[in-house]
Amino acid sequence: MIKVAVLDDHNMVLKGIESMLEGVEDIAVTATYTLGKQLLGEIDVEVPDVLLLDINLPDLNGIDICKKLLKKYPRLSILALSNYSEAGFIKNMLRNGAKGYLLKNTGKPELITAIKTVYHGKQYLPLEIKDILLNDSIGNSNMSFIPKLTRREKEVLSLIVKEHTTQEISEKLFISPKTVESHRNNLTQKLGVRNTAGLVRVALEKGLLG
Amino acid sequence: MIKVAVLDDHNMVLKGIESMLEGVEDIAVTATYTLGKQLLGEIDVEVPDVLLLDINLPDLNGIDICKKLLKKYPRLSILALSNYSEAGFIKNMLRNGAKGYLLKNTGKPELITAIKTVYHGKQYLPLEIKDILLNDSIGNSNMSFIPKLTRREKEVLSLIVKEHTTQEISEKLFISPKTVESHRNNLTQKLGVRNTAGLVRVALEKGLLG
DNA sequence: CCCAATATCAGGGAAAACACCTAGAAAGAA
DNA sequence: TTCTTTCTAGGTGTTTTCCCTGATATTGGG
Repeated sequence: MIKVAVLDDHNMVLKGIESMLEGVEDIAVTATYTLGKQLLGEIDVEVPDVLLLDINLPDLNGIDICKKLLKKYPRLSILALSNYSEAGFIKNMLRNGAKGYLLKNTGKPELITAIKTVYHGKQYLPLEIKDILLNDSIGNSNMSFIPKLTRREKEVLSLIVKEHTTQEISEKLFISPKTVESHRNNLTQKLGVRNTAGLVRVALEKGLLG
Repeated sequence: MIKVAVLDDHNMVLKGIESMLEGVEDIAVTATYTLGKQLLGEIDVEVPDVLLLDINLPDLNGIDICKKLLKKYPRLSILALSNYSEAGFIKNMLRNGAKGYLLKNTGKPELITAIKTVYHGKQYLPLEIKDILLNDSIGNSNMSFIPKLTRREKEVLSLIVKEHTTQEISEKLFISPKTVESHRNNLTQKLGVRNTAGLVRVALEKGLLG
């Protein structure tokens, strides 16, 4: 019996996955979480074999969760869940130990196949994802350097991509707007862009967020 | 005490809601309106915490009211009221900032729960609504409506993604900066975003450019 | 031809972002 | 501990975006 846990901030998605896996042989959903912190706090109760991990979370960064979990539970197989189909994004997750990457429109048969595949230690990527990665490596044979961002910078960048203003970000992170501005300036410097539009584009293209 | 205002063109509905909320602890109906314009003109008198907003109005569009109000009062929690149970409709309301969506056959307990929930900043959706959205996302999921943009809008959007300012775009296209602004406004309307960051994100996510 | 959608342009004001600058506190690594 | 990086934050001013109102061509389809 494969023990599967799911983390997704949309209850709808949780329910959807649960119902898809209900009654499936050899698979049991043992836990669901809607917040990253909740997962980190409760996963010790019963460590699953496979974790379906949504990347776009309100509280924590999906990639960081991925890293943290694998350090503690090296045998855990993580399947990334996302709507994003940008190559940089996918690569980043795989670089950080995810065994597979599923788009959220995945159907029941593929979901089951993916879980069983990664449970046996192999990598599972849908054909569409493989195509995306393939086309990406054809177009950009140069490994466009990935700038190193600090934890805080990633947080700020993530909120910018989610359309929050400097003011709003400062309130969310409990820091001064001026500090957020500093981070913005550093980000535009590091990423070599001119404005907010550039920040968002590079963040999505290079997969700098979780 | 949660201040609640109601906008609905059917007086019966207004009365019904008022009576359901009468005597309820922590909740007070501070105003009722039967027309959208009436609400926009009078809401400044006493801004409520929660607004029950009927979508099918004779004079104005519910979605536009929603956007307009949230721009002016970001802390206002809006609960959409409707008989309409179409997924696209519901999504559109939620995309435009509504905290919840109630069908008009909602009973007293659920109404109270919904008001208190959205008052605390959380989202409230009845089970039926969740089912509708779930079934919709199983069928369509990722493909969530691709807005149709005009040729010019795509040109402008493309240049925005490339980090050009309004001024620069106007020079490239040989048109006035004011025209570019118009296109920007139309784009943010059509794509349901708040700012440049949102334009870039949606453009990349939905692949709206060549 | 008529109508709807599209594209064009303006003014004025508010909000947000950007560009410089400086600089101390906190946290981590050597 | 010392050194470095990161995080924090302020000042001052400019540029850009955003918002609201309006208007006038142009275009394409019915």
